[in-house]
Amino acid sequence: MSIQKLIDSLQKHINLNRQEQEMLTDFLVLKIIKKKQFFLHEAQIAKEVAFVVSGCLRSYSIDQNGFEHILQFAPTGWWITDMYSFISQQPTHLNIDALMDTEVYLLSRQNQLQLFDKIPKLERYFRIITENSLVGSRQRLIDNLSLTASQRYANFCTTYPTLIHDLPQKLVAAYIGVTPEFLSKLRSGVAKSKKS
Amino acid sequence: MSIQKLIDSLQKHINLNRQEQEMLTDFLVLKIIKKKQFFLHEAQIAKEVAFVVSGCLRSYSIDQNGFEHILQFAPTGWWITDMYSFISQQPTHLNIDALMDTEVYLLSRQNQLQLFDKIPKLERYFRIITENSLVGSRQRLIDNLSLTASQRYANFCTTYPTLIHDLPQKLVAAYIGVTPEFLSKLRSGVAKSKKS
DNA sequence: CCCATTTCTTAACCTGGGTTATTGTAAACA
DNA sequence: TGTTTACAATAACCCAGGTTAAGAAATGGG
Repeated sequence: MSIQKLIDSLQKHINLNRQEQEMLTDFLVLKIIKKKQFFLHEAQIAKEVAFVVSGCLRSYSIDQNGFEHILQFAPTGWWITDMYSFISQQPTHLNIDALMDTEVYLLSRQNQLQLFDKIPKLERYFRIITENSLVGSRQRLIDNLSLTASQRYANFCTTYPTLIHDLPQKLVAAYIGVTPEFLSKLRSGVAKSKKS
Repeated sequence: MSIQKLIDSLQKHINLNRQEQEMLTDFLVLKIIKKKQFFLHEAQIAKEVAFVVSGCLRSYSIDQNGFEHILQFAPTGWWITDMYSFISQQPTHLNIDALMDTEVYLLSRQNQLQLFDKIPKLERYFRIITENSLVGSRQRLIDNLSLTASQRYANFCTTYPTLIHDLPQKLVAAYIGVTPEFLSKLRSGVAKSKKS
């Protein structure tokens, strides 16, 4: 069953007995998001956080010139939402959509907070997950401030060796923070590599 | 007493009784970090997280060209550490030092984890604090990807109206991600403002 | 299987912000 | 009180990466 993927993720950090697992399951909703459909759209409120069982989601913002900036890819085993909107229940400025048909478990903020009271170990799990996300987000900031585009591209290739193959280049460009044209230039080796 | 600043911060999110407050206090160490002294230095391990009672700390990384990039300012009421090193107990790549004489409470990771078991409400507090940090970090990433230097400077002025006055410009530059020379150009209005 | 749409590449040109250098100014400290 | 050290301003020049445009290649949906 697909719930096993989620249980596996939990067991990496905490131990739930059968009963607790079942209680958790009661608070989740399984949903299919088809390719190009939105899980969350600008100005909506992020009522839920999603755990990806299969497929892949991405979150991105659109700037005032219409350019997309990808914040996160969420392949199998990842959680995704707009944390700002999720915790404040204010309208989001982000979009989250599916890069391919994707199966997710949805957990509403309400249910999450209830679960934290009923099963404190789950609060621990999310505390740990959030700590890890913060580390990732900070590191990405550092990379954007410190590295050249070609270094960021090299990073991406080693960090997401899977994604790099079955992802259109324009999405890679929107993640590392360059135009598709410039990424193309980088890949063709025209741009001097600055000792990568 | 200076511990009151910390208690105030806690009470915004959780309720601790007298006994719990005292237990917490037993796990904290009060320390003074004098101006320009380090709380954390590259290659050390972040054994503790610091709560700033008075003064101001800053965390920054140094890139391969020797440029400093400031990740966070921590004035009164803020927590600061390198989360990566703190949770993994691996050597940090960051530096954290004092911009002025600063008084902090230190909480070691060991003590923190023990407190989480003894007072689950504290795990809740840090879960919330970490969620908020993640929101801030993500927003800063978006700003760096979407905004021009002059827009980021304007943002900084409205977000940290206090800091902007008593902070040398070179530190502001190292935060918004430009050279001090260019920030100077921005401030003198020479650079076209791109309707910001 | 074909046509429409999206994605990728290339190339000429442009610009936001960096680099280097100089000069002025203001704290810190002896 | 002078002097050393750090900070800020300005200016001339430079370059990583963006912009525009146009054709080639891949994709996909009917």
